[in-house]
Amino acid sequence: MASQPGGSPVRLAAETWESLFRAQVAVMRRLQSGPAFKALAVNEYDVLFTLSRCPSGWLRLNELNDNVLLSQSSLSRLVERLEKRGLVERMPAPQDGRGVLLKLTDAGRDLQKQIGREHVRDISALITPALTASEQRELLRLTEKLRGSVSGH
Amino acid sequence: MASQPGGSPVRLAAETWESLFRAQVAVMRRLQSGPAFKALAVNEYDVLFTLSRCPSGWLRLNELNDNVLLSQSSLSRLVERLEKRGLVERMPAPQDGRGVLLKLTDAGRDLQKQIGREHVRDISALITPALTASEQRELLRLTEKLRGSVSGH
DNA sequence: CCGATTTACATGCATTTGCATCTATCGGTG
DNA sequence: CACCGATAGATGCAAATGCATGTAAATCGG
Repeated sequence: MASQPGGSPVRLAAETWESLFRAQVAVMRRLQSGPAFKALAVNEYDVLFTLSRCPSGWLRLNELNDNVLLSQSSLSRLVERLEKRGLVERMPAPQDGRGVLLKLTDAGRDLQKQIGREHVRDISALITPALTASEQRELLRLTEKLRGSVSGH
Repeated sequence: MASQPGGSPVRLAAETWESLFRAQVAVMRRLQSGPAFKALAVNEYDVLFTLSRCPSGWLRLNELNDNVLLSQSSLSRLVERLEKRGLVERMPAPQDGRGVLLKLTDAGRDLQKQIGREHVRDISALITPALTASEQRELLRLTEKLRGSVSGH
């Protein structure tokens, strides 16, 4: 069975990651050059998006930080900027005097929705011609499994 | 057969991308916090790595830029730093007076190999427990297909 | 062959990022 | 309760990044 990509498991893993990473770069490059991200950087949009998906509406800063590829201090400042622009609202965490809770303002929710609609169209325009629906489902399954394994410690 | 993730093709594409992106973030976060990237930022290593994979040894700056998620000006300065550290060498492109060719120095090649070895171990430690070999091959195939479709215009 | 447009890369400058560190709170222990 | 280490988040500061623009060389149209 000697697979195509390198005989060793280590090499296979490395090539898999390399390919995943390059695909992400290629897609992201296209997405962030689109008009959807004129108003907001990708990382900033990502924060609004994550907040919009949060059931309670409120999210802790440190939980947010798990989703985003940013240092804690950079996220702290990014949120500060979003607050200055009136897109998010801060609140001291009720149970934990150290913590900060975040929530979208109405303006933030509107902007997220607006950018989100355009963003989703851009994504679809890139992904749909590239992979069949069943390939997309498989890619979704594999990346979810990978993420679960990696971040679930 | 109304698939699991959202009925619409647009929604499936969006969820697939979201999952791919989050998986990339989760893995990258782990990788870049490891000791392998004490000496060199990930983007800097990536440039050395790409150069090390180049058959002729020499690579144009603009070709490099396709692989990396960096603006042209940032890459220009990143390369400038690498040159100052003696890791890469520049040369005016022979056929094109505007172009610049890049090559690893011996020191650059050594450093890439050293970091690369550690990096590959880290990758394997994350990927191998997460996905079976055949899942990795499938993920490799799908991401290659995606990348080909997206960057091949 | 000449002027106009495009491409490749560099650079000035403002913004963003990360590291190290600081403050404040939380949790556990004696 | 008083202490000590760990955790959440903010901040000073240097470094990295991106945007707009500059320069030079290639390419195109007539």
